[in-house]
Amino acid sequence: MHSADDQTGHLHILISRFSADGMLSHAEDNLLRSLAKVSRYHPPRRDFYVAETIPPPPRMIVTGWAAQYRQLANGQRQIISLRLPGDFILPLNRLRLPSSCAVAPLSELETVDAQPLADTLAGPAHPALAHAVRSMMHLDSVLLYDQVVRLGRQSACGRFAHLMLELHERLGRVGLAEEGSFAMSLTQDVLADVLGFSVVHVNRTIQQLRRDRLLDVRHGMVLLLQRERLQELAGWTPAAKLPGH
Amino acid sequence: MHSADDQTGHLHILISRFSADGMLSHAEDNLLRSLAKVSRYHPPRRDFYVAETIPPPPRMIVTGWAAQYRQLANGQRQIISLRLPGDFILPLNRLRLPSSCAVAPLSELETVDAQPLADTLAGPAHPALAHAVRSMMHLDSVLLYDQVVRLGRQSACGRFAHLMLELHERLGRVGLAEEGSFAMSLTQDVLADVLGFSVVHVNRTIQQLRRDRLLDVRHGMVLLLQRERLQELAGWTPAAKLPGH
DNA sequence: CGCGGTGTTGACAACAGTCAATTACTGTGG
DNA sequence: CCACAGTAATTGACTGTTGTCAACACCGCG
Repeated sequence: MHSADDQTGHLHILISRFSADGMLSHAEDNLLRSLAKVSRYHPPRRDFYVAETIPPPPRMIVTGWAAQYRQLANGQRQIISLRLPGDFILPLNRLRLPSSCAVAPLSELETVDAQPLADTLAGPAHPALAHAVRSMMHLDSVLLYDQVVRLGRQSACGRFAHLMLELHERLGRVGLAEEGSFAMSLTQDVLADVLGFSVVHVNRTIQQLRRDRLLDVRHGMVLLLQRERLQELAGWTPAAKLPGH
Repeated sequence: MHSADDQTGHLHILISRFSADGMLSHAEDNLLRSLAKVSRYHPPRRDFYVAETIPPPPRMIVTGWAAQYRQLANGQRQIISLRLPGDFILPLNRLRLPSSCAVAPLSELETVDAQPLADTLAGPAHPALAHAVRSMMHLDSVLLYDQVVRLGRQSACGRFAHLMLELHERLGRVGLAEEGSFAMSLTQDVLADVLGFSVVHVNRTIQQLRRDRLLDVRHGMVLLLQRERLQELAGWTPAAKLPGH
């Protein structure tokens, strides 16, 4: 689990996420490498609403998926955001404030301590890293806006397509997606809690998209069959095309 | 519009928002007072999706309501978050990143320049203000989580009730709500875009809550008639009771 | 008085949740 | 290799919720 291969895999995720905006100094590069050493493992859980969640200090995922979610009194649950390799989990500010949502692994999960990255925000020592961290936090809030729009204003197929396009882009950013496909091992149960559907309706939505030959989900793989039509259906705008870029 | 009364009103909002967590130093108090001077005015707009929006530099509302929203290709729109007096509008980070949503006034609006407040985050000069700003940013993201949960997992009445309880609490924090009521001058059109409903369904939902004598909306006033039952219906947790506090 | 914006209502169609049963997939032990 | 159990995916029938369309009521204002 902690072989040399894994270590370089971890580094790949970290580097790809942090050097996107510009060059890192030697010191910053070293900081990233030192992080990769302290990776950790979290076992998967089904019915994660009763499972133990990931403990408080901020971490970054290097392998596996997690979910930031809220548990409702009536037993339902809503996933606020899916966390993928290269994403932070738990807020980076050092405030002891109610986060008001929990984080749980959706698969085997490996994380590294992100506190050193959070600390770059405070001082001037690592400007490029600090900038990257800030821009990742910003991207996170934009993803939340997308989630609100999906839940509030999109049709079932549009919602699903939009989520798949988002995951494809996010995974692609860290080298975990092919041209028109990516690996996704979420149960329809979990997808329902992301999209605000019932399990049955998730299934029906997938059938629909399958019939229309727009995308397919099988064997833990998502195939985006007709990118153009999917984007149109979902009202999708690639992050690179957002105003301001 | 810029009388002495307005100035003290502005100060009241600012002080109530920033001194909640602790005492401000003399210098910090002065910084707030200097802000109150540069207030500004934005005219209201209906059909705000085509109206001009508030320009880039970060500001804080001292009077009136605004909406942070996304305009969809098919003409629909989704309000991500309602911005009330004491709230920031536009992100505080100095990054030139795509915000991917616009902000428009929902009423007459007065704002002050929030750049000096954003700048407290960078240096150690105003620790109490910086802490207050950070905690406000954190609160904003928690409100976004609430919005996601509302849209994803709550019934029509629950959604509406939850939003009203949230607005009551947020307005109360800056002294703009009574014991069981507050002033709200949103059209059902706007409420629909917040809640992800059609206008007609917003109306039906209000009728329902009215029939059940849980709350009433009339003459620009929201009356929370039965706090307990509303909270139960909405699965509402007051911010003070969130885990971590 | 007419007008535009807003709130309200009813009829209908489309969408989505629930329940219950069936099928497919996976890993385990014999 | 098969049987088995447990999980996940799928389907149909039914019900309840929500959107759409269209009409009407109400109000403030010129």
